[in-house]
Amino acid sequence: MTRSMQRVAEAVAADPAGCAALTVTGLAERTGTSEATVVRTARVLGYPGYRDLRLALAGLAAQQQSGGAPAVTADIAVDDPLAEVVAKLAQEEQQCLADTAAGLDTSQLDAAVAALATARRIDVYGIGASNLVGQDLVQKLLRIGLIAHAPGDPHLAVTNAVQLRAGDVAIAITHSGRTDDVIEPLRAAFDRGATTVAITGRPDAEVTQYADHVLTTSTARESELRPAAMSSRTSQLLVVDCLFIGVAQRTYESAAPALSDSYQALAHRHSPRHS
Amino acid sequence: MTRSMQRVAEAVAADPAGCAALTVTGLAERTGTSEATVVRTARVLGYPGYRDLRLALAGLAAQQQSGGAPAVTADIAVDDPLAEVVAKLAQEEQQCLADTAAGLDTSQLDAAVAALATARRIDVYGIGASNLVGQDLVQKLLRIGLIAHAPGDPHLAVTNAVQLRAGDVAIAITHSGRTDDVIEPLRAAFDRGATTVAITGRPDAEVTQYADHVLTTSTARESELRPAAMSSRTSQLLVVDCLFIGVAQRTYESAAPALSDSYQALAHRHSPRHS
DNA sequence: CCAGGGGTGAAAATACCTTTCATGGGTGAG
DNA sequence: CTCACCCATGAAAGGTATTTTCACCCCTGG
Repeated sequence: MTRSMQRVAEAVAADPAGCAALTVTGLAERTGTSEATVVRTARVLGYPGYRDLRLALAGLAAQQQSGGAPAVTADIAVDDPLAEVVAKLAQEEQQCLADTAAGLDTSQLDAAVAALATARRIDVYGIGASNLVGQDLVQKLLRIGLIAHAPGDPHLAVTNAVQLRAGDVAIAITHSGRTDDVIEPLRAAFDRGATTVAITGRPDAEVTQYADHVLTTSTARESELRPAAMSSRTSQLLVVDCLFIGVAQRTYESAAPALSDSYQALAHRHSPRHS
Repeated sequence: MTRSMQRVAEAVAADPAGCAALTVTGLAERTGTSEATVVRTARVLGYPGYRDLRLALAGLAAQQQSGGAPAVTADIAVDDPLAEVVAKLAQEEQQCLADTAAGLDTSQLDAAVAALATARRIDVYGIGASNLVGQDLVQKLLRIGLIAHAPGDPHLAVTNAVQLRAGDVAIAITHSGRTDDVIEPLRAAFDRGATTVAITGRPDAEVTQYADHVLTTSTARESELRPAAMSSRTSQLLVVDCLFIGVAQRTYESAAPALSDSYQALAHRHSPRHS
């Protein structure tokens, strides 16, 4: 991507609707470049030519006009009425899911799933909100007959980790990628030959040094009232769900009966239907 | 509108997306007419020319693809490739969020928020995956200086519940609305005069008998590989987030400094930035 | 300071869209 | 029944948007 191509790309990103109304020549003028550059940019962006980029742009414009605020949702303010809070939150989380899905490396995911499906034992490390995500994963894995733990205590995590060896899997969940309490156990597992997976919003952070496979969660901007934990949690849960379903697919023969068994086991914990 | 113009108009109406991909010549051929007729049709439809009709068509196509396909996402199959699993999952969870936001009763939410903001003590009851949601809420409420607990053990929950009285709040989270282990503590709290809230997918289920305020989560269809727990969890988390933000708004004076305090407290638990 | 490579835009070439115009079929009056 | 007129229609010309080509020049590294 060269400098002038970036200018074009920026202009397009900044105002898709406006650019959709422009011809090559118009867009070239607006960005202070030439028609050739505009066409080249369209190519780089994955379209056969400007014509198609323009069509895509028109689509995008229509979409976000109908969805309205979606992509550009304003931050949640202190004096927003609750109805607006609900709408904005739902909107932001939806965006977060879309971003995560788009940014997830399927080959990494595939590798992680393969390791999980045949693991002797699975450890999931996470602190705070990330620990809840880990527990969610563990609950699901247990239901399909795998052996998994999500120690909430950092000391327990490390003592667990040193029991792992080749054939086991350790998963670290940390948004920042710099949570020592999570990195330490992952490193211990890594050093002992276990397959390690990192679920983080920062694929370049320290935690990935000890991870065989890195799954990237989306890093949505946070606002004062909406701590980062919210969007990172949403993102992490999606990744975790993907892992689970991937494993369930791979081990379908054993997973399916295990799942229905666990349903039945829970049945009598519910009161009979009233109405 | 002449006969051959009608043919063109019909073709466009029948398959906007397909026609958007066609040039004048292509559309003329497909409809067995001439380019001139296509252009004339575009004029009649209110566009300056075919080019503009085509752009509008692209927009329309994108719009109904985004609004349309979502609702009819196919179930995740055992042999879906991972990339497709990711896409479908993200899609379904997005849909789930949208449904929940649309179905949430703001007045009930507002009442629940009001109760929480002034509560002496808050208890959140949930079992299994719902307990994790409860813990998520508790973690957040603690961060803004409220006193909250999410006992994971049903016995603990009941013994906690009998301590509550007027001015306290109890929240029950159960998708089915029929989980005895959750209903029991809520009932105990209800009987002792605490304000009770139910977060459930079944607003007519037993749990709501003991709830002053009912928050409804969406009940997405589940598939074999995708247990109900997934979508109910997504839905519950959105409701819980809304509660939290609502409370944070109401108690902004005290919530804001409490939030920043908790950030600072965590800062030294992270390793310094490397790169 | 020079040589090489690549980014860049002017201009030619092409594809697409628009307009014009001749044709033919249909319709109503004679 | 026939004729004349009108208008729908498509072929082809004309014009505009897009694509390609190519030479220039800037920037980088030696």
